[in-house]
Amino acid sequence: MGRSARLNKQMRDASTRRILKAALRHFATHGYAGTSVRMIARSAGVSVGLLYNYFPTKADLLGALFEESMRDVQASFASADAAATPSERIERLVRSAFEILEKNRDFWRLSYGVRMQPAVVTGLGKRLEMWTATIQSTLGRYLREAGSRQPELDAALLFALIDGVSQHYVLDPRGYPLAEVADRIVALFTRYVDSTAPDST
Amino acid sequence: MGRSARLNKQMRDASTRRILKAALRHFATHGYAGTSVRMIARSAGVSVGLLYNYFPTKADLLGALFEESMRDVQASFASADAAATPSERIERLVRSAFEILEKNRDFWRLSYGVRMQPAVVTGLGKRLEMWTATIQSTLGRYLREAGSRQPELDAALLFALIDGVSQHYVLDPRGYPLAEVADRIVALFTRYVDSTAPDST
Amino acid sequence: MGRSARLNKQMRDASTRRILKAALRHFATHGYAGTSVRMIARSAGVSVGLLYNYFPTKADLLGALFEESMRDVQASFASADAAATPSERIERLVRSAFEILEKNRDFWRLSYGVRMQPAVVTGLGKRLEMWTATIQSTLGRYLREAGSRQPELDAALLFALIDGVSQHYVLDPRGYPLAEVADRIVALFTRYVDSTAPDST
Amino acid sequence: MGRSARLNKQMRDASTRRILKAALRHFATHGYAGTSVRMIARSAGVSVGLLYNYFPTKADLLGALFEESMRDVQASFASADAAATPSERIERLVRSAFEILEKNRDFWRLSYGVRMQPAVVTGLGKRLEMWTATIQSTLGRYLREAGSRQPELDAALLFALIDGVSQHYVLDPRGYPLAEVADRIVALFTRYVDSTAPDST
DNA sequence: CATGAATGAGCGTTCATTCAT
DNA sequence: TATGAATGAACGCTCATTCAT
Repeated sequence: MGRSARLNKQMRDASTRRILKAALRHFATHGYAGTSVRMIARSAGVSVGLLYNYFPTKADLLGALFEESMRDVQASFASADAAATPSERIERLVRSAFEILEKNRDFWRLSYGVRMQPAVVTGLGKRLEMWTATIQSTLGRYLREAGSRQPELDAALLFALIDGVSQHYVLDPRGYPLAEVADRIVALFTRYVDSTAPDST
Repeated sequence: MGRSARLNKQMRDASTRRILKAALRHFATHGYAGTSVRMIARSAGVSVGLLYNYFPTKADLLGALFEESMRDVQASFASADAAATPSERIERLVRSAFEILEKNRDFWRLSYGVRMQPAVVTGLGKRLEMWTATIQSTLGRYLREAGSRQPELDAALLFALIDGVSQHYVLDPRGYPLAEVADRIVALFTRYVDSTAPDST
Repeated sequence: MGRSARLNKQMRDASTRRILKAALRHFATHGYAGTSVRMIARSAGVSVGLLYNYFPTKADLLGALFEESMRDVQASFASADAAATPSERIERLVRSAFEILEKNRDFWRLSYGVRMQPAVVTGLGKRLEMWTATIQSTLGRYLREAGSRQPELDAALLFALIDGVSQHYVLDPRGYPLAEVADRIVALFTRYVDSTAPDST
Repeated sequence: MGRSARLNKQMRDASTRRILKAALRHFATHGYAGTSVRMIARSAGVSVGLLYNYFPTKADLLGALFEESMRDVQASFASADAAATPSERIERLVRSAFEILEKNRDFWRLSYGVRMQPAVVTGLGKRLEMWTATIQSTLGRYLREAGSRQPELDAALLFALIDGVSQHYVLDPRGYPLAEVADRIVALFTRYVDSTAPDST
């Protein structure tokens, strides 16, 4: 009857994990196009053939990595949504964005490196577009609830700010004042309620 | 310089321009890795051999494109520097950033697509780092002069904001409210003097 | 033979049959080289490992299919041999050739597709050569008995005719007048008896 | 201005010829699927890259070989068409079929090896089908003109006979009595004129 | 200055086969 | 007996780069 189903699953999972880990590391370091499937397989300590047993194409590797991380982001959103006040929702969102970023720097480096390359993003494309649209509209809703007079515009700004900071951080994390920046952003975008000048200290 | 020498130079310049134009178009559309030197040569209407006479490697093409655009940015900085008040310097800088962006969308698309890939950026790397460092410190100086109490932090924020907006715009320019965003950014970062709430309309 | 041994044999036979059936279908449809062992195993509902238990190499699958069909042909020959007159022997041979063809189109499609590729036919080669030699000499004998003045030459012609018709039929059976063709061939090659030499110069 | 156009053409033609020659040899010997592009390039004494300069895909190599040989066949047909009497037309056709066969055994071996593999023949397919249809209908016309009472059926027979003989010859030319077979076929299919119906029932 | 024929390492992918369980 | 995870050589093809002319 072959190996036990449990053992098979264990072997499969172990290999899959190592492959994904190696793929992420290389994609983040050398970019998607600059990484060969051979490099990934060698780093993961498996044969090319086995890699292709689990991921039918190189693009599927990328897809799996995105799938994984989108779950993280979705969880953050859900948690932010549960907060009591509008301001808190915004704060949680911003803070968790940077937490996710720090926790998974390699993935975000990869993500930002790949986003501009339409050929690579094909297939990923639809999901990515929906993703950013969701983020933008959620931000808009939170900001309107928090008293913003131009929630759409503010959402665009906030989103761009988070994205820009994330990229700068990911490009060269050494010495980047991520915590202070986060505080400042939170302050800037949660002060609508008490009509205080948001950028004054 | 004899007549034929001058003619030669003219031809060389014309070819160079055509090559760079074709390179930019393809790099922006298909990415750096996704563009072959052959494609560029054909689009430019020259032979591969000639292209290699002018640009010894594919990376040199990329380098030349960056060189060109850095000159643009430097010019903007110089012009901003000439403004009368600190606030005006900031305003000019922000506005010219977005002007440059609109004028040369292809380049910025390419730039953001390539920035995360160290292998590609090798050689470019040093210059790019210096570039961003200069921008950051100039922004810091302006902001300090404009009354910011945390000019370094504000510079990081402003830089990230400009970069983030630029990328979102370049990813999908249709319907992006670039002008309003610019106004808002200018307002946000030039209000230190009169202590007015920066996000009120 | 104990009960479980018999059961084992039954299972083995059932698997073997399913594997061969699947192999034939795929070989005929996609060609020998275009069919992977995996595809066959999946179609047969067995694991690759089990398939390799029964057929040590891919070529052995092909070999087994040929073996099977050679038995068919041999049976036809034996039956033809039992006929009363030379003409009847020839008629039976021709008719059964086309019966076998219609009954097992997939196999003959495969056979004609593979015949010209020595690398594929290695190992098969010797047996195939002997096979055709036997057919040719049997045909020759029948024709001599039936009164042909050049039995070897006529055998070559008859063999070529059967083979050519078979291939044309198998290439595109729709609308091929197989029955009429058979009648005509029989007529052509059984008229020696009445000593009218329709084909003599 | 680069090499002279003439020299370039010479180089290109020389390489192309060597590549096609090597391709034909290998395809005929090991089959289409069994031949790797590397093998062809090595045999031709060129690099893989150069081969792909001239033949964008492996299938194009096959296509070029077919193109070449179809021209031969078409020429034969034209020449047969010019004959004075129906019988002569048939005779010329049959004889030239076998002449072409002897002159280019490798190609015909390849052709028969490939005909049954739909995947390979894709693209070739349409042309091949038209080709055989043309042959069949031309044969039919000739036979009707020559007095056949069932020209379509006779055409099918004659075509199958030529094809069958060709394949047997090509499979193992040593000792195959091609000349005698040709004579016999000509005799069989040109006797309609004297209104002795040798094949009528 | 200008051409394009020529190179060959490397890419993503497939697949017959092996073997621990 | 039966499984499917694992291997790695080979495939078709691409492409940055060189060089004789």
